Amino acid sequence: MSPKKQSEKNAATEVARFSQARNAQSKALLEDYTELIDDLIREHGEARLIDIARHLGVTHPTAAKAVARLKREGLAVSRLYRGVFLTEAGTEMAQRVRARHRIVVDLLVAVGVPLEAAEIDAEGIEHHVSEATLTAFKRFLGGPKSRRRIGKK
Amino acid sequence: MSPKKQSEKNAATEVARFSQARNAQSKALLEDYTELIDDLIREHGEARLIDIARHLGVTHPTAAKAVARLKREGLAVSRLYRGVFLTEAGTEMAQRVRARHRIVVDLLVAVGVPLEAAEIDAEGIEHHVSEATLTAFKRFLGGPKSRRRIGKK
DNA sequence: ATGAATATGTAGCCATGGCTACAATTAAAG
DNA sequence: CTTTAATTGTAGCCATGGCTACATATTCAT
Repeated sequence: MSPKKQSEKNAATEVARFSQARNAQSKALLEDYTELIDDLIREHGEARLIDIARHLGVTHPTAAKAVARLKREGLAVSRLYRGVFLTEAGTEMAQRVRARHRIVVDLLVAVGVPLEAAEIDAEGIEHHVSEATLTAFKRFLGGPKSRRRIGKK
Repeated sequence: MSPKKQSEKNAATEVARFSQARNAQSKALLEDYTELIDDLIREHGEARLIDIARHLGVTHPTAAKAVARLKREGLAVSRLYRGVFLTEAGTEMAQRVRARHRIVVDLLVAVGVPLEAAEIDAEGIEHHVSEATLTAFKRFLGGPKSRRRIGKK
């Protein structure tokens, strides 16, 4: 992709790509938190701040700030000293994120990435996978090769 | 990937995944800048700050800060009012990044992602592609199917 | 029921990566 | 050569996402 080509066509598209990547980054944190909170509630019936922090490998004030942002954005609610809960919007996001994460890991494995690397890389990759790309991934996984989605459908 | 499974095996791996993703993010900016500077030098023989800023869609002081960081990290040098140049380390990084970017786009296209979406998503994805994953991508592209080295050469 | 341990809240610091505004320098036009 | 335009530099602000330190609240054991 030589820069000559880029400037020949549309310089705006290049800028858009970088802006898009920066934008995705800003949503990544929300996505990680909602998914984790949903996981914790499923597993333990509640999502305590300290558990959120531990799972993400950050300190509890950091998690508290992030949860505050989730609340600001209408994705979560929390009662004092009573844990964090997702709103409907938050739950919807969590489920969407979880599904996308699974598909990304599956696709990586399907093209030959070792499972361990797939799981690590997917954590960063997933936030940049658009709807169009996700659709293609699904088609690829469901199509030509054996569909090894064991517990699925 | 239920959280139960995660806690059953090793909680540290989960933390490591998130840390890894955060770490990759911090390198992304360096990678974007070195690649762009290398592109600009190839195309125009020089990389002016204003051009760097325009291509990335940021203001020039933002680009100046980033370049300062590149210099701190030994990836670039610049003479006053004379444009930015890459050190050997910077050039090496630029070439590695460019190669990886191309492979990521090619892989996305190979699994059925429309080219436009592939180019947009690759900009964010590439920074999270580990060596192991990149190797798998190369094998997948070079192996079974026809190697459709699309926009290249 | 109280004292210790745990969890949460809050304040304030740092670095990053954006920005605007303004100063200074270089390049271009006249 | 002078003036104007473009480029670069610098200062300082903001939000984010980390952190430590300390204060407060809750839970749990004794």
